Amino acid sequence: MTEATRRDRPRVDTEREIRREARRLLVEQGREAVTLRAIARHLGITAPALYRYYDSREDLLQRVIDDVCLDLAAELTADLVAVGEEDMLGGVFAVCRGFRRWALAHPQEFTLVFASPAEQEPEAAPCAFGGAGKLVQPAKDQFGRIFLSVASKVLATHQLPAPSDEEVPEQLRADLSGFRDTLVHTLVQQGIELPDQALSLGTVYFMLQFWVRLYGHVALEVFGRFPFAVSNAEPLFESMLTELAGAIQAA
Amino acid sequence: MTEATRRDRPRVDTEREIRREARRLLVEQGREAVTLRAIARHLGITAPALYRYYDSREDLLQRVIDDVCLDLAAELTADLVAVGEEDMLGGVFAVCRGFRRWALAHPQEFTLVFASPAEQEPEAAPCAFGGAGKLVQPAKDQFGRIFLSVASKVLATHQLPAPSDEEVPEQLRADLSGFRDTLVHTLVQQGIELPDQALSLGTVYFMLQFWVRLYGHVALEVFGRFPFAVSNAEPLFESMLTELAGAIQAA
DNA sequence: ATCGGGTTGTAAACGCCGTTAACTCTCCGT
DNA sequence: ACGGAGAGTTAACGGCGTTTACAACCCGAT
Repeated sequence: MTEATRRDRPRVDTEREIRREARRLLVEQGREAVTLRAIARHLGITAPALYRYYDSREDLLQRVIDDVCLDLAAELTADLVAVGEEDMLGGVFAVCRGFRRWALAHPQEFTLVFASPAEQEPEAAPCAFGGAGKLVQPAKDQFGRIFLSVASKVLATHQLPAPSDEEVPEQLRADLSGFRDTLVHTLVQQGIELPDQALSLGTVYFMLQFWVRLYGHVALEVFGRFPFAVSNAEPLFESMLTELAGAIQAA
Repeated sequence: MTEATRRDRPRVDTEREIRREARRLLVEQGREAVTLRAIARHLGITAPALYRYYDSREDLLQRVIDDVCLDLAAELTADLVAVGEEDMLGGVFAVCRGFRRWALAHPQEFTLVFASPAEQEPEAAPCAFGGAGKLVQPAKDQFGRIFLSVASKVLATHQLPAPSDEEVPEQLRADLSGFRDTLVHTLVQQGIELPDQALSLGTVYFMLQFWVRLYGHVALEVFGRFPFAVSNAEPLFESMLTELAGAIQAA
C-alpha cells in the first residue's frame, strides 16, 4: 500500500509547487489571477499538464483553501504556545490578535476562505436502505473551527467563567450541544483531558457570540467596510478584547 | 444644461436595461457570470456596443453595486416607516431584521457589496499648491452607512440611553467625532431637527460596536461560515437584538 | 438640400482563459 | 523485448474583455 512512496515523491513535489505558485498569484493579484495558464507558464509546462494533478481550476482552488487553513491554524497555534500554557486570558488574546493580524496581512486569502459563499452540504442524499451510519462530519478543517478549536482548548481546560447557564435560546441548544460534543471529541483526541463537565452549553454559546464579533470586526477591517473612515481600527479591536476580558473575569 | 433630457431618455433607458440584465445574471449565477457578452446577447446587441455606456466591465459592476445599495436603502427605509415613527426600538429592530432578511434573500448582491475588498482611497494625491479644500466626502452611499444613517435617525431623535460617556478609546475619538458630524449633517439635511447635543460620542461608539455584531452575524450566516452547522440562526440573531434592547432600555 | 459631426451600433481581430482530445515519450516491471 | 502507465505535448473549441476601424443614423447649421 505504501510501496509507491519512492516514485510518488516527485509527484507530490509538483503538486506542492503548483499550489505554491497558485497561492503566489492569489496573494499578489487576487483570486481571478489564479489562472491555470499562468501557473503552468511559471512552472515551464503547459496548461493541460496541470490536469494530471488537479481535476479543474476549481479543484485546485479548493486545495489552496485547505493549505491556507492549515497555515492559519499553524500560525495561531504558534501564537498560542508562545504565550505559555498557564496564561489563559493571554492565550485567548493571542489567538484573537493573531487572527486579525493574519487577516490583515493576507486579505486575499482571508477573502477566499472566510468570505465566499460556501456551498451548503448537498442535502445529504437519502440512503434508500436506512443506512444512516455514524456520518461523522469529516474534519472540514475550515472556518471558525480553526479559531474555536484553539479557543475552546483554552476555555475548556481552565474551568471558565460559566458565563451563563440556560439562558441560551432553546432552538439553539441542539446545535450547540452537538458542537460541544465535537469540540470535546477533538480535544480528547489531542490528548487533552477535560474536567468533569467542561464546556457548558453557555460557554459554547458565549464563544459563538464572540466569534460573531471577532469575525465581524476583522471582516469589516479587511474589506474597509466600516461605516466611516477609521484611521486606526486597533483601538476598537482592543476594546473588544478588553470587554471580553471583563466578561471572563466576572466568573 | 438640461436641454438634452429629451434625446437622452432612450440612453438612460438602455443604461438601466443593461444594469437590469447584469443584475439578473448576478443574482442567478453569481458575479463571474456577469459577462459583457451575455448581457449583450440578451439585449440583442453585440458586446462592444456596451462600451458606449460603460467604460469597462468593472465600471458596470460598480454601477450595479450602487443600484443595489439604493435598493437596500429603500427597502430598509420602507421597513422603518412601516413600524411607525413613535416606536423607537421597533424601528431599530426593523432595520436590523430587514438587513438580515435582505442579505439572506440576495446573497450574491450582499457578497458583491459587503464582502469584496474595497479599494482604499488612493492616498489623497497631494496638492502641490496646498489646495486642501473642503474635500467633503461625497455621499459614497455604500456600506454600513446605509444602516447607520437610518439607525442614527432613530437614535438621535429619541434622546437615547447615553450608553457611555468618555470610555471610548482615545484614538477613536477623532474618527467618531468626524462621523458624528457627518451623521448630524445628513440628518439635518433630511429636515430632521436634532436635540441640543444629540448623538454623543458614546452613542456613535455604541452604534459602531453593534454594527460589528450585526454585520458579523449576517455575513457568517450568508456565507455559511458559522463554526458548526446551525440549523436555524434566527434565534441567535434575535437574542442579539434582545441584548441590544436591554442595553438601550438601561438608559 | 446638403453637409458634417456626434451617437450608436457592427464586424474583425487580439490575446487571454478553461477544458478536451489525441498524440508522443520515457520509464519500469514482466 | 514488450507493454502499459505516467507525464508531458500540440491542436483545437468556445468563451471572455477589449480595441480598432468602419457603417448607419439623427440632427442642426450652412
